Amino acid sequence: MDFYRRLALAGEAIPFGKVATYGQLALLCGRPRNSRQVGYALNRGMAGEKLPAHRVVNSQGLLTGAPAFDTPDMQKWLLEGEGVEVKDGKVDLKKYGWHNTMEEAMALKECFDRLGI
DNA sequence: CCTTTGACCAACA
DNA sequence: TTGTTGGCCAAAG
Repeated sequence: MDFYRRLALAGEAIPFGKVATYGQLALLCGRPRNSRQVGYALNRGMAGEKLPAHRVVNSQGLLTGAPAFDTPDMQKWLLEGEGVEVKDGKVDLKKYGWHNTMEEAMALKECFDRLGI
């Protein structure tokens, strides 16, 4: 099982205009307790270049990774550019949170199985 | 082998 | 509703 390879795939599945949480991604990768490693991976670009890191926030909707971008408000701009409103450095997860459907979860699992990871 | 360090999180006061 | 606390776990030193 390769956590980081899975993370790359799961991350690419985050829809435009939506955000996912670190814990949620860890869960999709089959490692519910590895939320910290998700942040770690994003910080080092270990999860592939295609992963939209700006769509990842913490469980309270806070843009905790913002300082790691080229400029501190880059993440905010990118999100607003997708129609996601950012208030006080936070997003409303009820509105913009990625509620992954069973189909999406299954598609991911299938993807993992197919790649043997 | 330790020990320290995080883009975390749920529970609790 | 905001702080704090203890738990988490892979990397790096």
